[in-house]
Amino acid sequence: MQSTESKSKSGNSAEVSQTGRTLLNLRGMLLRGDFQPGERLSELPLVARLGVSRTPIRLALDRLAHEGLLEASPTGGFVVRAFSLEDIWDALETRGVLEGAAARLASERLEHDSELVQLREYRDELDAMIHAESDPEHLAVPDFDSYARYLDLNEAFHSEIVTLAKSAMLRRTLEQVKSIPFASPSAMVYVRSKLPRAPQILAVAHEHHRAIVEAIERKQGARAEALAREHAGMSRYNVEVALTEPSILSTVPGASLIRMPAAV
Amino acid sequence: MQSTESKSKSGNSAEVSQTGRTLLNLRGMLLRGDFQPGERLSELPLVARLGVSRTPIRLALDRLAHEGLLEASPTGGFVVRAFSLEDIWDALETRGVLEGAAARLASERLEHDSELVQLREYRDELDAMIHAESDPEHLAVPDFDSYARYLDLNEAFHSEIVTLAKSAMLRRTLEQVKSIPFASPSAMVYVRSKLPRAPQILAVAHEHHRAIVEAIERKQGARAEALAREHAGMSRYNVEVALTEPSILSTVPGASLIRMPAAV
DNA sequence: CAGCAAGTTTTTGCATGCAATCTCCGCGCA
DNA sequence: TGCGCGGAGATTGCATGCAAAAACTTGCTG
Repeated sequence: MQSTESKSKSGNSAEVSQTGRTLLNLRGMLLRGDFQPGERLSELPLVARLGVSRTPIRLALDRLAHEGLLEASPTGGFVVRAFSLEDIWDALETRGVLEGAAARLASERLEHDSELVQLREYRDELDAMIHAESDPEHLAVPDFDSYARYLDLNEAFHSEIVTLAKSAMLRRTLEQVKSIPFASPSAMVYVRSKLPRAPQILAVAHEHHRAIVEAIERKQGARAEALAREHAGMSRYNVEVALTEPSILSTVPGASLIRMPAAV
Repeated sequence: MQSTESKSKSGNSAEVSQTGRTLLNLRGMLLRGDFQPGERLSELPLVARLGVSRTPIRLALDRLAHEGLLEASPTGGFVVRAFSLEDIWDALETRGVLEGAAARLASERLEHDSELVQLREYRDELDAMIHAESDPEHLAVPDFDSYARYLDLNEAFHSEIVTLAKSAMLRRTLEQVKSIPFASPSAMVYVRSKLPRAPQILAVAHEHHRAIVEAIERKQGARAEALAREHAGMSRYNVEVALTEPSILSTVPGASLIRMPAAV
C-alpha cells in the first residue's frame, strides 16, 4: 500500500533486484556478526530492517541456507548456523583437496604454453610485491592498500588455476566450499600481516605459487596437486593463530559464527 | 491434529509441503526428460501442470538452479540446463576426487576398529550378492529386484565411507556433485548389468570395495584415496558404453539432458 | 521487400492477505 | 510443587493481485 520509499533508480549499486540486494545485505550482516549463532531469523523483523517485503527475504534466506550460512529449521524458518572448529578444519581440508585437483587438472589439460601467460603474470606481480615488501627501505608499517592489492592478486592467481583446470563443475564446487567462513583463502591472508615472522610465511606461500606454476607448465600433475594441497594447508595455521588473538579475529568476516568448543 | 488435507488432492506423497512436493515433481520431470535442454520453464504452465501456485514453484525452481539442473536466465526465469560430455567427465572426476578424500579421511580419522562394523557388513553383503550372481546355477536372466538391492547396498557402502570421514562439509559437497546427471554412482550401476563381461566388471568393482575397506582399517590413507578414485573412474567406462547404446541410455535418469557433441 | 518501431501480450518480480501451525506463557489440577 | 493443557499471539507457507519489463506481433515507412 504505502509507497515503501523513493526507490531512486540512479546511484544504485550494481545489484538491481530486491532479492539480490537482500542476499548481499543478509550475507554481509551474517558475516559481520549482526546475528548470534543459533538465532532464529524471522522474516518480519527483517522486513523492517531491510525495507523490502517478505518475498525477496524468503528467497535470500533460502539461498543462504543452500550456501550453508543458515540452517532450515524442521518446524520452518531459518536459524543462523554455528560453525564448530571441526567444520572449519573440514572446510579447509575440502578446499585443499579441490584446489589440488584443480592444479592437477590444469597441468593435465594444458594444451599450449601460451595459456600460462596470465598465470605467470600474476605470479610475477605477486613476486614483485613480496620483494618490495621485504625491501629494507620499504616502510615498516605496511599500508592497507598493499594488503588489499595482494589479496586481489592472490585471489586472481588461484582463480586462474581453476580456470586452467577447465572444469565448470570443479569451479562451482569450489565456490560453494569457499562460501563457508574462514574457508576462503583471501579471508585469512590479512591475518598473516599481523603474525610474527610474516615475511617468512609470505615467502613460503609465494614459493608455493612459483612451484605450482612450474609444475603445471612441466605437466607434473601429482606435484601440482600436492603443492596446492600444502598451500591450502597453510590456512590452517593462520586460523589457529587468529583464534588466539581476538584483535585479529575480529577483523575476519564470519568470526562471530564460530562456536568455540569450551570457553569464550 | 485436525485434518490437514482440506484442499489437497487425494493420495499425495509422503511430502507434506507444497514446495517439497513441487521440488520432487520437477526434479523427476527433468530427469525423466519431460523438458528439452535449453527450454525455458515458465511458471504459469507449471501452475496448471502441477496444481500448485507460483510461490512454491518459484522456490523449487530456485533450488533446482542451485542444484545445477537449471540455469538462471539473465533476463529472468529459468532454462533447462544442457550438459555436455565434458560436464559429465568433469563431474565424475570431481566425484572421484571427493570420494578419494573421503576414503583417506576415513582411514586417517579412524579411532576404534568397531567403527568399521557397519562398513564390513555392507562389504560382506555385497560379496554375497556377487558370488550368488556368478553362481552357475543362478538364473542367467537377472531379476530386477536383485539390481535394486545391489544398488541400495552399493549406495549404502559408499555413504558409510563418507560417514566415516566425519566431515559434514565433505558430505554436503559430495551431495551437490552427485546431483548432476550421471555423476551419481548408483545412476550407472544398472548399466553394468547390460554390459558384456558384466560379471568381470562387477568383480573388479567389488575388489575395489574389499581393498578400500582393507586400506581404511590399516590406516593406509593414500592407498584408500587412490583406490576410491580408481573406483569412481570406472563410472566413466559405464557412461561411455551407455552412450553407444540408446536402449541402455534411455533407462538412465537425466539422459535427455545430455547435449551430444555432433549428431544425436 | 526489408527494416524499424509501436503496440500488445506474456512473464517475471514483488507485495500482501489469509489461514494453518507453532510457540510460549499462564493457569488449573493432581 | 510439578506438570499438563489451553489459548492468544506470532510466524510461516501459500495464493494471488499488480506493475514493470521482456518478448512477440503487427503495421508503417523507406
